[in-house]
Amino acid sequence: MSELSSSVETEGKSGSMAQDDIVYAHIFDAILERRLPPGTKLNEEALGDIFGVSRTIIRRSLLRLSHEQVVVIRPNRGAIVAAPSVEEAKQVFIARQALEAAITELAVMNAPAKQISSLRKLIVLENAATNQGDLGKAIRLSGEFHLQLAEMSANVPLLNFQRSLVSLTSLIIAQYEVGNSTPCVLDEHSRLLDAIEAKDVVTACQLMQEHLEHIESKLNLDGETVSSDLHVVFSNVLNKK
Amino acid sequence: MSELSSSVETEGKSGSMAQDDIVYAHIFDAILERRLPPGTKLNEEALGDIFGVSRTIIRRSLLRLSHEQVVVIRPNRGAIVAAPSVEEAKQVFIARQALEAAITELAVMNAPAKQISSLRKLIVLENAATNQGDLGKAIRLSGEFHLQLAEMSANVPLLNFQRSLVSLTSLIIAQYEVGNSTPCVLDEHSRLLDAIEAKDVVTACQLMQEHLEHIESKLNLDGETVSSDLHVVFSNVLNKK
DNA sequence: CATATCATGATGTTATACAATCTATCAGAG
DNA sequence: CTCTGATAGATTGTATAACATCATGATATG
Repeated sequence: MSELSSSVETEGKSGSMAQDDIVYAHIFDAILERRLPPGTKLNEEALGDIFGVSRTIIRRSLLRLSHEQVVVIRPNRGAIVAAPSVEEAKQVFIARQALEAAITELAVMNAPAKQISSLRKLIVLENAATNQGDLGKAIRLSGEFHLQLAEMSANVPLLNFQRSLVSLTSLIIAQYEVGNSTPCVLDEHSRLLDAIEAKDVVTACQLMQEHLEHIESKLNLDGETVSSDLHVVFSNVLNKK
Repeated sequence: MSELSSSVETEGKSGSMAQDDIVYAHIFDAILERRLPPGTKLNEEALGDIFGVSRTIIRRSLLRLSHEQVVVIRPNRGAIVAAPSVEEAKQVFIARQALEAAITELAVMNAPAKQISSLRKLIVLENAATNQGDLGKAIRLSGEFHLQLAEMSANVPLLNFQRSLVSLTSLIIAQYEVGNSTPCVLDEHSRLLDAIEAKDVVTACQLMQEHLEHIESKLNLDGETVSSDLHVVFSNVLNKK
């Protein structure tokens, strides 16, 4: 992992990260960059050894990840990386359409020059990652873009919700992307930012909507349901008890 | 506490509540019904004694509450019941306007008769509580109404977000209601439900928007900021270091 | 081949210990 | 007498050990 490829070590403006947050961030990043694919079992003791902390810390981190729906804790059976179903994936996109519309509107109202230029730099990094073929990094930076947009909305609850949805979207992309998809159209973020800077609410919202539709359209959410739910697979032989 | 006044013991359809959830629900209810007012310190050992569990369980519950923003955990200083600032309160209402619009739209699309009649029953209970002067119960049931509406949207992420926002709204009402406010206009929920049943999206969304504005208008969010933040109080003598 | 039993491993919870940190009390300086 | 600073007690954060509970896979049995 090179230079800027991980966000784990980049601390917030003033806080010294507790080891708690470090473990959380490492697992989180590993999931979003797909080094831990959906469905992976997360053994508490093994993680404790790896990070040099006790089960106490690991459990707290897993709990936090489960609150964000990035990890699923099955009682008595441990934690696994979430594997959203097609139905859940569609719900996430519906939720994002609603949320991003609100965020875009608020972002246009504020739109401080400082944050806009910060976003422009982010887009450069994103394009670089895409061109280098580092898809994991590109996905994470793309998520970062949407998060910073949410920050521009100056609304803490919306930002928190966005955080959860962006993570879930990354997971969903990891699960449902079709093999050799062309990478994200590079300038969609750029044009969206232009509209926001120009304080053109209508255009911005429309671009955002198309952007999300575009992302969703590249996934395989309609086709063959590789469902591991036996009840669904064998619903044809269902006995009417 | 009589008959239906608490939701703690009402288990979900099939699950037996872990003691974990029981503790969480008890604290949660106590906060929403204002037996634990904003700012109250939540001592881990004391809570452990009360519920007959170890600090482990208490800490998990507090962590979960803090994820929902209902409790604030200050490092090394313990957990307190959240006391949203005026600014945070306004952000919550902005977020709810956006979220409830999306929920209403989806609810109209689905609107199964079963859930609608369930909501009608809830409204009856709510009005009863209001007439009996049990404001805490009324607030909780009103929140329950908005939660069940979110369930009608058949969207898990939106439901989760709604849960957090409804809790926060209850806290905010607890903090900022003016002394002798007339209780909520009783039939707003009822008329909203009518519009949803009639599948009238436009009217439903408008009623929802007015309903939220109505709730917010009854709070004291503009007036005298009883701010305990010394920096704000003494901003006039600010020294330009 | 199918079922039942059991051993192993993982999780859920408690209890205890201790370092780090906060809070409140109190004595002394001004 | 008020304010400041030091000290002692309480609380939180983390680790560790122990054990009950449950899940899973292996083995034995019919």
